[in-house]
Amino acid sequence: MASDGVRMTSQRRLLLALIEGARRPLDVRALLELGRRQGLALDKATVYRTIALLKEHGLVDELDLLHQKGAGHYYEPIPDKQELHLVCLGCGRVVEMACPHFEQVKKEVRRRQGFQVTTARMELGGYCRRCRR
Amino acid sequence: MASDGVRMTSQRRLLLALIEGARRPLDVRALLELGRRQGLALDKATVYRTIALLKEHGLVDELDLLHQKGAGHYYEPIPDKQELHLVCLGCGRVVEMACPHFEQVKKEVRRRQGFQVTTARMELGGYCRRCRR
DNA sequence: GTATTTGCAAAAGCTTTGCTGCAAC
DNA sequence: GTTGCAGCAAAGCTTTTGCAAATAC
Repeated sequence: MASDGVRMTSQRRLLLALIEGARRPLDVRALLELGRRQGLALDKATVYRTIALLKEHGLVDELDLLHQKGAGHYYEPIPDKQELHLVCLGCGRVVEMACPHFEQVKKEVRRRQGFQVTTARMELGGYCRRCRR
Repeated sequence: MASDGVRMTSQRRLLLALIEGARRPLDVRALLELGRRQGLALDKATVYRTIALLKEHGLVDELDLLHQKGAGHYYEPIPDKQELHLVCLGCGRVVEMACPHFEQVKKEVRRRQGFQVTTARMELGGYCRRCRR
């Protein structure tokens, strides 16, 4: 996986490991901080360049989580099955969940529009159990 | 609709009309240009402030169309039925389509996570009929 | 007359780019 | 040695903010 035609350096390995090891999608700020905590001095240009590379090679997914917490993006490993991202507009927590019916949706998009889906970003805003009244 | 507790001024009316009248989601740049063409000198600060207001009041939806064409956002009226946005990674065209199974997905999210969906952003990237080989 | 909105300019994110030196092969 | 990578600083975009003037009620 870490070698789908991408030449891996220590920085790239670290960044991919951080993204894959995280419990939640990470933004560039978080990646920089975590990297420094591991003793590796990362530059933001390197982080952006690495993310672009990993995206191109299908190793990470980009989200914006409805911009609940600002204008930036968040990165996570590509999951086995397409996921929904549930962003709680109350507390800001993000929950992930396998997307039911995704395969059927994809099929219908193909059938009705002749459109072949290769990537999907599905973010739902609302209120989690705790934040509902 | 234009008065769900939002005080409407001529600028707000124009912006809402532009968004509602457009065939495709518009970004801030396009709104500024269209507004000026209508003879109304708009400032970008006003556009951003108005969009924020319209979003809060549930009058417009925000998309990023997978950032195919840059870093900005796109705005469209809230549709009657939840839509999918199909972004062609070949030619950049955006097609909208009613989201099949959306109601079931919402129900399952509610059942499995206790999460109540109020807004959704669903953007699929891929290749349209023309761009497929 | 008071409250809200607008325009302008400046500032604040986030992301990209040019370039130089460094590391890998 | 050649090729590609990393660091640094600067620039580019999008978006937000402060404040004074204009507008709405």
